[in-house]
Amino acid sequence: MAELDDLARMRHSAAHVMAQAVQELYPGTRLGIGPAIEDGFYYDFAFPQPITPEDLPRIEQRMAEIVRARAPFVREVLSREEALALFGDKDEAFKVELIHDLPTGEEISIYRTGDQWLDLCRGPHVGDTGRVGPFRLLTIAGAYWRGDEHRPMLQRIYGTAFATRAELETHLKRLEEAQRRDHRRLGRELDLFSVAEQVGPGLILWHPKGARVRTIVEDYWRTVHDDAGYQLVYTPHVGRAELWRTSGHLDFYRDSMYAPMEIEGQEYYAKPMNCPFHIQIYRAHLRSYRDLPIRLGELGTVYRYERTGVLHGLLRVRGFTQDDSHLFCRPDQVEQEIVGVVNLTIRLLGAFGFNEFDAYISTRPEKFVGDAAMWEQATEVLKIAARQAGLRYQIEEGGGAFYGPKIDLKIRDALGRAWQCTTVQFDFNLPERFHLEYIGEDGQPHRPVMIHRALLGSMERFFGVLIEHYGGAFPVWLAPVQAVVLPIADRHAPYAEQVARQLRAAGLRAEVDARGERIGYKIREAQVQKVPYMLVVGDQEVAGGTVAVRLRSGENLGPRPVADVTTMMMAAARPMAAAALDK
RNA sequence: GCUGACGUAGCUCAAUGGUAGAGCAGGCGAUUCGUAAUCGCCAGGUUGGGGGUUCAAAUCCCCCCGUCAGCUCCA
Repeated sequence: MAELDDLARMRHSAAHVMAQAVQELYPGTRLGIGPAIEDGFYYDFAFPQPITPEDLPRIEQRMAEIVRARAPFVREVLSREEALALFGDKDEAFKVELIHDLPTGEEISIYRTGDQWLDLCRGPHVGDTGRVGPFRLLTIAGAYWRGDEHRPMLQRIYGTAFATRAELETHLKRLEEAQRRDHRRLGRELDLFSVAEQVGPGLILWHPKGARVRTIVEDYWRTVHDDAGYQLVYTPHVGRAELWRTSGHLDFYRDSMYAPMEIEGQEYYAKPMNCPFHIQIYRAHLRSYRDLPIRLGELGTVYRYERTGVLHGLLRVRGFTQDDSHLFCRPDQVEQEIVGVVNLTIRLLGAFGFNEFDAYISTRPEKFVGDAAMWEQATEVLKIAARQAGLRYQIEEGGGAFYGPKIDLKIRDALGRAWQCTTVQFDFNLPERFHLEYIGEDGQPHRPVMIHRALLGSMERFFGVLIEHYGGAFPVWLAPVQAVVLPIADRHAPYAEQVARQLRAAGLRAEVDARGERIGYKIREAQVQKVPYMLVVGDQEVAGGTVAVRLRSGENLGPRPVADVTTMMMAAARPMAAAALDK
């Protein structure tokens, strides 16, 4: 832990060095704030003239000079008046605002770097600029002053710094690797999906290979949900205004909804959520306490307006399919249901190779519906469920939606990056609004508890995460093409077809590349497409009834009987076995 | 939405006010080949869209659309 603090301190000092370099190079630049962050640091500036990425090398160079100068960081405590005068004279309006907002009694300190530069700062810092480790400036981006979109936009420079050159290099390599795995790039290269300008931003076109993977994911999802006692349903994509008025979406969610369409004088809205429809299914019958819990599940496609600037490949889109479910249960069933959902999540995500999770429990916000005791109890249940599943969790105080507390799971991918997919939320609002009831043992109507949950989150986002997690090299059970049979010469094509037929008969996805190209060319293509098995057939294989097996790892297993290869592939194509066998 | 950068062939990129070009991919032909790119030919563009400046615009200016890095917001 001490090491981490040291690193953060050094990065914060690096931010100061950068700010000094910037102010020396671009006089008149005003300072925002400049903290250390997870992998480095940033500083926000108001430049007289906007700078561009071409300016970064210059700034880096000047930073290097400052580092070489080994100027000591010297702390100095000022009175509020002195501080205001000092930064007022320097025309540092943002700093002045910060000083004004410092609580009374808080010590106000500045740090001087040598005798040429100073900044308002709580510290701490390294001893002198020479202790700032190897750094690199990465990107420039806009950032609102104090994160408020109504305040001025500053230019933020992101940088990274490490204790050693080797660690810096490793980190830069990791950034490159992340670029190589970018699902938008792989989506194009592997022909998985696209977004067409003519269709519209944030609207995904699933190409045959992407759709293949999605179908496998969905089929598996259905199997697991059948098994877990869910009843799967289908509901429409639009619903009348009255539905959304009752649900409260028109009051609370309108900004995320598309404009209504008018049909026969009635307004209809594209659905941003599936819940009101599932509720209607619940309401289609009078429900007995004996019927509960009722778990309605759907791969439900929703449309939400998202500001253009937030759209990002598959990870943030405007039309997406949630693996949505709503659980209606009695208060005494809540705990087992939540525990069941968390366990189901871990089982489902585990099958796709995700075994590391961070859980976040969001508690009651200032504005809420229902009574506080109910919130308290529900939040407690979430904690119990997290604990029994062995999940470490953090509490997000006041982070819940107005209608109920929730637990979100972030999965860690192969590069250690966290992605939010799973969300499990209590809903104390909709059962009230729709007057949901069940008849209890006492013959009286009671209000059921409703739990909203999406485990993969959305098919789009989950697919994006899958692509990046595996770098496009899907485990055998998910690979759109599991094997490609490669005839050496035209005369081997009929045999190749025969092999492919055998594999397909065993339920495997096999293709033949019978083009008049050399074997090296076809291997390369299959390799680039990350096909798990390349089965080469030439004179020897035809004669022996074998195929020469090459794995995408580059490993050459040599000739094997077709039946053996089929068995081997079938074993590797089982969901649970996937992660272990496919290396 | 905001700030900045960007938009040229399916993809990756040239062409800095003077005739839009290459590699890969695609089509055709030749080659029949043993584990990551065989050779040749052909085709491919209203330079994101619209307007303006100019004798002349991919290039300069304005508006719109889209993409990227972030901010804000989220599955």
